[in-house]
Amino acid sequence: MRRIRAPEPPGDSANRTPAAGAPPLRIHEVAELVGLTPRSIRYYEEMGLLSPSARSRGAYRLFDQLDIERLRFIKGLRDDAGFSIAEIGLLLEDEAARRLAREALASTDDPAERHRILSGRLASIDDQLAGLNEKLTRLQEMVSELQRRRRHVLGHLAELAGDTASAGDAPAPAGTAPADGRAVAAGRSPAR
Amino acid sequence: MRRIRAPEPPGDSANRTPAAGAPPLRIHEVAELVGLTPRSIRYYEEMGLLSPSARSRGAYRLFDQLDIERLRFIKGLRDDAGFSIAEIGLLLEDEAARRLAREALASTDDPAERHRILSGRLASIDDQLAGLNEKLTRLQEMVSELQRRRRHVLGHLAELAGDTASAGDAPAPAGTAPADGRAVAAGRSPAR
DNA sequence: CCACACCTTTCCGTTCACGGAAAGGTTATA
DNA sequence: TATAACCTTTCCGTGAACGGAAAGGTGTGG
Repeated sequence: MRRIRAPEPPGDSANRTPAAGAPPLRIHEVAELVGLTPRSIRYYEEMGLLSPSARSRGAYRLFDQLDIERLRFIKGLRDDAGFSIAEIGLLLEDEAARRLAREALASTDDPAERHRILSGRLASIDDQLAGLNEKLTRLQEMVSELQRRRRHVLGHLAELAGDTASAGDAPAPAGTAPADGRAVAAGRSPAR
Repeated sequence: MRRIRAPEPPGDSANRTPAAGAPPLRIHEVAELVGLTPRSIRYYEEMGLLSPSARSRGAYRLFDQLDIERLRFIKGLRDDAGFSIAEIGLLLEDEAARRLAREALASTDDPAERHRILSGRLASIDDQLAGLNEKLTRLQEMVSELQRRRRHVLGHLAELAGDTASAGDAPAPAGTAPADGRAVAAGRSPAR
C-alpha cells in the first residue's frame, strides 16, 4: 500500500508528457516492481493488452506510472480472478470503449444519440457484472464454508485446552476469526 | 436431508452400494449433465481428481450421484474460481485429508494427539482461506466498481428520460440495481 | 443376429502463456 | 573507450488442458 490504493483501472497510455513526474522505467525494473517477468510483459504487449510502450532512442521499452498500474491491473485479473489473457483483453477493450463513449456523450446533445450510447454502456456493464457475480458468488460460498470449518476446528481446540491445562507446545493464536466476512490468515496458498 | 442441495464438497467414491438409488450413468450422459466433455472427464480421472470410476462388465465407466456432484464441484472451481487442475487436485486432496483427520480424531482420546490433528487442520484451512480471500477481495472491488458505473449510467439515462418525454424506442428497465452487494444482470459473459 | 451408437485406450495435434537461447544492439560506468 | 549489464527481435521449446482420429470392443433395439 505504497500509494493508498488505486482501484481505478489505469487508462491507455496514448498521450503522455514524459517531461513530468517520475522517470520512466525499463522493462526489468517494472517487472520486478509488479511481479511479472519481462517476457510476460512483452507477451502482453504483443497480445494487445498494452498500447505499444514508449521507446528510448535505442529501442528500449520505457514504462511510466500508468503502464505500471495497468500491468498491476492485468496481473490482478490474471491471478485473482483467473481470467485468461484474452478475457482481460476484452475487459480492457471495454475500458477503451468506455472512454470513447464518454467523449461521444460530451460531443452531442441529441437525446436519441445520447440514449443509444448510454444503453450500449449499460448493456456492456451488465454483461461484465453477470460474469463477475457468478465467480464472486461461488467464491463467497467457498470462503463461508471454510470459515465455518475454521470455527468448528477452533471450537474443538478451545474445548481441548479447557479440558487439560498444559498439553505440550503453545499453539499460537493464529489470528482470531471474528465471524464476519473478513477473516484472513497468512501462509502458503495454492495460487501460483 | 441429504439430497436437497449439497453444498458440501462431494466425497471420494470409494465404497458405494450400486444396488440403491438412481442407476449409474455413462460418460457422455454425465458430460451433458454437468457441462463438460467426455474427454475432460477422462482427463480429470487421469489427473487423479476422480477416484477411478466404477466400470461395467465391459470397461464402460459408470458414474453415480457422488461422481456427478464431484464433477460439478470441479467445474465450479475451474470456471468460477479460475483454479488450475493441479490446484483443484490439492483442494480435493485436502478434502480427503479432512476426512482422515475426522476419523483419526474419533479414534483417539490422547489430548496431545488430538491437538496435533486439529492444529494441522487449522493450518490447512488458514492456508486455503488466505488464497481465496485474496481472490475474493479483488473480485469484490471489481464488482463494486462496475456497480458504481452502472448506477452512474442509469442516472444519466433517467435524466435523459426526464428531460424529453418520448424519444424513440422504449429502453426497458433492465433490472433495478438496489445498491447492495447483489446486483445481477443477465447476458453474455467473457467467461468460457 | 445384426446394425448402430456408444464405449475403450493410445497417440498425436493444438492453443495458451509463457521460458529460454541465439545473435546482435544500447547505456551506464570505470 | 571498453566492458558489463541491460536491451532488442526471432525462433524454438514446454507444460497444461484438453481435441480428435484410429483401431477395436460393448450394449441394445429391431
